[in-house]
Amino acid sequence: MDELNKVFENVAEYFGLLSEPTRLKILHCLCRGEKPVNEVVEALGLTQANTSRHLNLLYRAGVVDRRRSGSQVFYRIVDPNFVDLCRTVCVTVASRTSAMPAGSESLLRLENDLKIHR
Amino acid sequence: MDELNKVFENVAEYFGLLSEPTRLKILHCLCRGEKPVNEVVEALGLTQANTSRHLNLLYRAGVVDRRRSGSQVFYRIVDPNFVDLCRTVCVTVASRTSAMPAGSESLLRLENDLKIHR
DNA sequence: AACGTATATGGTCAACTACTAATATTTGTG
DNA sequence: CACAAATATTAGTAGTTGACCATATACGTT
Repeated sequence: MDELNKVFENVAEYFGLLSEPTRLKILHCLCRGEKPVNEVVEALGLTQANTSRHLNLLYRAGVVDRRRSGSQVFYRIVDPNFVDLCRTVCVTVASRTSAMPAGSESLLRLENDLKIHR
Repeated sequence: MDELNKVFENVAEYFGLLSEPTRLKILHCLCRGEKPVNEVVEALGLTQANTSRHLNLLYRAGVVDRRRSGSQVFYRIVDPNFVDLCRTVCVTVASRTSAMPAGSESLLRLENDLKIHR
């Protein structure tokens, strides 16, 4: 029964990957396709070090994959469940913020981005 | 575009609720139906204070609801997306730990529990 | 080899959070 | 009302982590 504990830890760890706004932004940035680190950096206005750390974290967790091309490294989303997860949560969050038309508008945009990459 | 930031924060906050093994255990414990706090406490071997804190957190977030009956308070899962989320992540995690038959066994059990409550 | 660009990493600090112990609040019972 | 049981809350502590700065590594160009 100790294995069930391990399972909960693994699942929690996975959810933890998605529990940071910065990482979600990075993943959203990669939804349309693979991008080199510097593009993510300037697109989101993050520091290079910070972006690299998050991307490495997501890479080691198997959410994204990477390939080297010259001096740059391209990252892309490979986790097949990521899109579903985000859509589900987005809908949930949207339904709670339904009082705010502006918020749900952004959500729909986000959802479309996610669908495109499917 | 600042609203999109808010969206990411909300989504991250939601995922954060599911990024703690203890909370996942509590939610798993509530999958079969509503339970009073003390049952959750002794079923999981947690302290009363800790359990109460987590349950309150989940309540304020709208994941669970509660009703008072006498001196006890019964909690139950109300978030319609919680089951889907957990199943998706469980499958993901299971596919990565597929080398371990014991782990996936526990996962299937967890999955069944989740399905029952649907 | 030397230099510039792109990416990764080490060290440090601040913010956050889960846990525990102690206490408060609510409810039921005598 | 006094007491016990169930739940909630408060304060303090330890562990975790995200961000920043500086630096290291990798690659390409001259």
